[in-house]
Formats: sequence, C-alpha cells, structure tokens
Amino acid sequence: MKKLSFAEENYLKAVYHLSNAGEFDVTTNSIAEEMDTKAASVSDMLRRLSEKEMVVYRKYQGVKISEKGKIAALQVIRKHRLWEVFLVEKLKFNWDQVHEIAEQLEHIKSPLLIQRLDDFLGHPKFDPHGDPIPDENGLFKEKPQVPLAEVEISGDGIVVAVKDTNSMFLQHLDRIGIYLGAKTKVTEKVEFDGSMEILVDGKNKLFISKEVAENVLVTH
Amino acid sequence: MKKLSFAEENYLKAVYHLSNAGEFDVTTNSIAEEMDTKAASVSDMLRRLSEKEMVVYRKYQGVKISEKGKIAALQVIRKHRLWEVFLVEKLKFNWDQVHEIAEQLEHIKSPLLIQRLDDFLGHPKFDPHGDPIPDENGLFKEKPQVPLAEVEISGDGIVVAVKDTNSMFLQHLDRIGIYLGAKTKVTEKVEFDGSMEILVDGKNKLFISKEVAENVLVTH
DNA sequence: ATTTATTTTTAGATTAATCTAATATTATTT
DNA sequence: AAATAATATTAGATTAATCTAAAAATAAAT
Ligand SMILES: [Mn+2]
Ligand SMILES: [Mn+2]
Ligand SMILES: [Mn+2]
Ligand SMILES: [Mn+2]
Repeated sequence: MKKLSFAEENYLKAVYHLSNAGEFDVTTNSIAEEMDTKAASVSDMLRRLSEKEMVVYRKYQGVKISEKGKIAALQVIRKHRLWEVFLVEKLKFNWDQVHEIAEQLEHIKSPLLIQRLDDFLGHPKFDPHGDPIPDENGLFKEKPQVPLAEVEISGDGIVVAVKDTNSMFLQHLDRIGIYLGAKTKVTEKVEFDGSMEILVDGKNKLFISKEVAENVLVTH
Repeated sequence: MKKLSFAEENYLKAVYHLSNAGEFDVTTNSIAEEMDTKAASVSDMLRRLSEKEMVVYRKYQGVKISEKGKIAALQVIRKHRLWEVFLVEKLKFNWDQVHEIAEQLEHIKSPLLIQRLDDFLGHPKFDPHGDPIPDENGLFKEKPQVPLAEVEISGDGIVVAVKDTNSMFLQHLDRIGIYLGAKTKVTEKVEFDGSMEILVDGKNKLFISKEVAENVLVTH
C-alpha cells in the first residue's frame, strides 16, 4: 500500500466526517461543497480512491469509507488534532488560529514523529476544540455532548467542545467569555428566534443567539 | 508573488547549496545528481524558476540564484534547521534521524508558526549538525570552521559541525564518540591514506579515516 | 407515465512535475 | 580544425489533480 497523496488524504477525511464516522453514505456534491471543489473532480477522485479500496463507491449511489480508508482517515485526524494541541499548548496560539496550520501539518509522514509528539504533549485525549484524539489504533471515546440549544431551561452543563471551528466563531466565543471548561446554566429560552440567556461560571449573564447555542456543546 | 511549490523550494535550496550560497554558477547535472532526478527535469524546472525570476538562467551556461531566490531559499533553510532543533531538543530525536522529517516540515507555510517556533526554541543560532540558522531576514553568521583533515599535527579544536549529515555517518560518529562540542587534538597524521589519530576530550584516543576527518569540522 | 429538474459522471483541456529518447551545444582529444 | 565525448535542452509521453461543458442517470413534479 503506497502512501497517500495530500489530496487523497483530504478527500478521505471529508468522506469520513461527512458520513459521521462511516455511518452514512456520502454524496458527491456534499464532498464538493465541503472541499470547495467541483463535483467532476470529486467523481474522479472517488474512482481513484475506490481502486485503492479506500472507499466503497457505487456510481450515482454515493460513497462509503472502507475499513482501510477509515484507518487512514483516523490517522490523519489524529495528526491534525495532536498538532493543534501542540500549537496551542506549546506555541501559545489561540484556538482560532490553529486549524489552517494543522491542515498542513497533518500530512507529514512519520509515525515516529507522531509518537514522539504524542509523548511530548502527554498523550492528550482532546484537541483545543474539544474533539477527541484517536490513538495509534484509531480508537477514541468522545465525551457525551449536546448543543446548548437543546438544553432545557435551568439545565446545567460544562462546555466540552465546539461544533464549528471557524475562526470568526471562536473569536466571538472569546469575546463573550465562553471557553472549554466553562460552567453553564440556561436561564431563559426564547422560542421565537432560538436565542437564550445563560449564566457562565455562575456569574456572567450572557444572551446568545441560536447560532451560538447550536455550536457550543456541553455535557452534564 | 505566488507561493512556491514544494518542488520549486527544493530546487531553489539545491541551487543555493551547490553554488555555495550563490557564489558560483551551478550546472544542470550537479542539480540532477543532488536531487536524485534527471537532467531533463532540471532543465525544465530551471526554465520555470527563471520565468519567476528566482534564478538567473542562461541555457547551456549554468544557473545562478537571484536575490529573490536567495531570500526564498534561506527561509526554507531557516525552517528546516529550526525544525531539526525542535526534533532533537524537544522530541528527543537523535541527530541522525531528523533530516528526512525536516525535509517535509520545511515546506509548511506559516510565517507566524516559524516565529513562534523560534521563540519556543529560544532563538537557536545553530542546528543539531552545527549549521547556522538564518534569521527572519536571512542573516546568519557561521563559526569559523575547518575539516579535521586540514588541522596540522598537535593542533587543538572543538567540533562545531559536520559536513555530511548522512544518517550512517552520524551514527558512526556516535559510536566512536565524536559529537558537537567535543575537544579534539590531532596526535598523528598518516600521509599514506589520510587517516589520523586524535584525542577526544583529552582522554579518548581515536583512529579516524580520511572520510571522517574530512567531514568533521572544528574550530579553534 | 411523461416531462422537467437535479445530481452525477464522462469527455476533453490544462498545469505541474516527472520520465525516456532524440537533438543541440559546448568541451576535449586527437 | 575536425572528430569525439560530455553536457544540456527539447520533444513527446505519462500521472495526478484540477477545471468547463456535455452527456447520462436519478429524483421530483406535473
Ligand atoms: Mn482543525
Ligand atoms: Mn480541532
Ligand atoms: Mn537536514
Ligand atoms: Mn541540519
């Protein structure tokens, strides 16, 4: 099994994520949108990934990631998230600055490097956005988590992850004072527009929009 | 100025190194040999780099790196060497294991990343092989250095760099006990084969071959 | 059940990077 | 100075990854 190109790794990651870790079939157009490319390019790449048995592809029917593909995708995801931890923990980047750089670093090929990096970082289990880091075998467990938007009134929680990792969104969270580990209590829910009032760490009263509520994930 | 491809960066680095930092013209064949590729591929790439004004290329006459090209090459070299320091100092790699990985890492594009990495490492001036690390402006100073082979008998020195960074050579140095910072005294020189006897740190008597003597650089 | 719209694939081009084989240029030797 | 050898460039293919436009398949609407 020859090693994958950057493009192939990126496609595999997209298929993995869009299928929710391999559960559903994924459409050509959804991949094109996710990767900001054209459907024609996707079809072509799917044919090639299929020849390498990284995906199960039936023309016009959608694509599923194979076991082999899932293993490869999870290693790329592992690298991405470990590098993000490195950037935040060691190089003092903010969590909104690390994604693009990790997109590059995730393609560095050296199992030993990743093993050493993992050691250096103390085997972190989650990245700066609360996403779980797969181990060498692709295994990981996620924290149970639910969007703030779905928490019932007066419900408590702890922020454990963000769904969107867009830089603007993360900067907004910084500005209003929401961070991983923050304690939340939903004090009011507005039916009309999905916005809500929450209490952060028992002291900061915040009004957050539906968009924010849907993209902040809490556990309790 | 659009950013350079990995291939372009690698060619630029080769031209820079082979020309001894831009002093001489470089031949097509020497680049082909250095990069383990074919002369035809080199000609093609030189034409393209020339269009981008990264090199001054006269067909059949050889190539010189331009000022623009030198700046680009030095930034890649800076990244390569900083990453090597990171791998050795922080991830506990041995100096013979870092080159291939740095060959990949040197192409990551993020000025901020390199600035932060440099901070994190404490602004090192030399890499694990004793090579100087250019600053953000491409400036650096090398230690005065001479191959052990050229040191006269009974001459003292300190090992400051290695000319060859091949893994086998570095492992050999590890085995016989030569390392950066070691104190050397030439105790005997054999005309016949260029080998010599040296005293390391005033206590270890070593016989070293011409090959070793030519690739260990000392200062005094 | 047709027709229409949407989605997906294929056909044909393009660009970067590589190769082999053929040609051209420059250097070296008679 | 001509012949030969060494070096370098071009011509023509190939592969990966992308694109636009055309064709094919599937889904939705009449
Ligand atoms: Mn990310
Ligand atoms: Mn992340
Ligand atoms: Mn190196
Ligand atoms: Mn080095």
